[in-house]
Amino acid sequence: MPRRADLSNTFCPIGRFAEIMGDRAVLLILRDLFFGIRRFDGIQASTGLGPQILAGRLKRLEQQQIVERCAYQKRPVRYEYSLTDKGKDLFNTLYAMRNWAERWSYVPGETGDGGGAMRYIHRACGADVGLATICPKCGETLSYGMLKGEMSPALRLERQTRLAV
Amino acid sequence: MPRRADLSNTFCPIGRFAEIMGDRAVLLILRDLFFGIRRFDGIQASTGLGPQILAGRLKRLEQQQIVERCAYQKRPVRYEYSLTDKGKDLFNTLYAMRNWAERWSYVPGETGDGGGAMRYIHRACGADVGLATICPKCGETLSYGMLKGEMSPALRLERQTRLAV
DNA sequence: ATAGTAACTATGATAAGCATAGTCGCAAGC
DNA sequence: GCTTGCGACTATGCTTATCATAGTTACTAT
Repeated sequence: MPRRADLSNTFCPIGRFAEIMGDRAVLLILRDLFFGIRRFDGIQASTGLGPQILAGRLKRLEQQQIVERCAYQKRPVRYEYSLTDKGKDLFNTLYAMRNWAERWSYVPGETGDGGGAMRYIHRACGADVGLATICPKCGETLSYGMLKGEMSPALRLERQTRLAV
Repeated sequence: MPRRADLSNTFCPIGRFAEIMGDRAVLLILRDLFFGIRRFDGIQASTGLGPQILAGRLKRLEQQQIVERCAYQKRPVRYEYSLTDKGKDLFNTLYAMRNWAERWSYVPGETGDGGGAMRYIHRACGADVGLATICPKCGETLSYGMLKGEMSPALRLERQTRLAV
C-alpha cells in the first residue's frame, strides 16, 4: 500500500512548500498567528477548526520550527504559540496571497471605500502601501514588523462574531 | 451532518485564498502550468497525482477561472490547460513560496554553487534577480512574463526522471 | 464542594485520497 | 477490418483524513 510521494526532499521549492503548507488549516492558523492570536482556544474559535486538527497541525508546525510553544504560566500550565523567525518570514508569502485575493476575489460589501479587507501602513514613513511589496513612498522593501495591519470594519465585525459564537 | 465552514465569501482574503488554494495538489498543478506543461498526462506524470484528483482539481480551477481548457485538436479531441490572467497573477504568490522554501528548507546537493533550485533572469535587463521582488539592477517590480526561469541541473534531472518513470 | 477555564485527547461517522483498472474516440499499422 | 496504441479521462474499492461531539486533566475561583 504505497502512500503518496513525500515531497519533503524534492529539489523543487514549491514541492517542499506544498508538503508543509499546502493545507487549508495551516494557512488559517498562520494567518491568526500573524494577527497576534497566541492561545489554543483563540485560534480554534477564529479558524473554526476542530481541536484535534488544530493540535496536530500545531505539532507539525512546531516540528518544522515554524511555530514555537512555550508556557506563559505554571499552575496550571498554559501554553501559547508564536512564530519563529522561519515562521515570521512566511509573512511575504501570506501577503502575496492576500494581494491576489484582494485583486481577484473581491467580496462586495467589504468596505465602504473599496479599499479591501486589510490596509497596511509602513511604520517607518506612515504610507499606506496598498498591495505593493516595496513602500510606494520611501521605496523600502517590506516585510513583517515594518507594517501595521488594520482590518476593515466588515472584517473586524465578522471576526468578532466568529469569536463570540 | 454539517460540513466544514465554507470560506469562499469570508471577508478575510487569506481565508478565501485558503479555500481555493490550500491544497497540496493545486499548488503542484499550478507550478507545472507555470513551467509550461499543458497536457493532462504531462501534469499527472510531473505531479504524481492520480487521474481523478487531477481531473477534479482542474475542474475546480477552471470554475474559479484560474485555468482554462481548450481543445488543441479535433479528431480525436484533445485538450490542453493554461493559465488565465487571474491564474498568471498567482505567479507572485508562488514566487514568494519558492523564496521562502529556498531560504528555509534548502536541500543539500541542490546545486554546485549554492544558488538554489531555480534562477530567475529579468528579461529586460538580464540581471539575475535572486530572491528579490524588484529587479536589483533596474528596480522594476517583477511579475510573470518579465522573468525567465532556469532550473538547476539537480532539479532538471529529478524532473526528467519523474517524467520518464 | 461546585463550577469554570484552558488545553487538549478519544470516539465514531462521514468524506477525501490513492492505486488500479477500465472506458471512449479515434488513428495508424498490418 | 482488426488489433494496437494514445490521450484523457471515469469507475471501483480500499485506506486515510476530517469533523462534531464528548470527555479528560489540572488546576483556580467562589
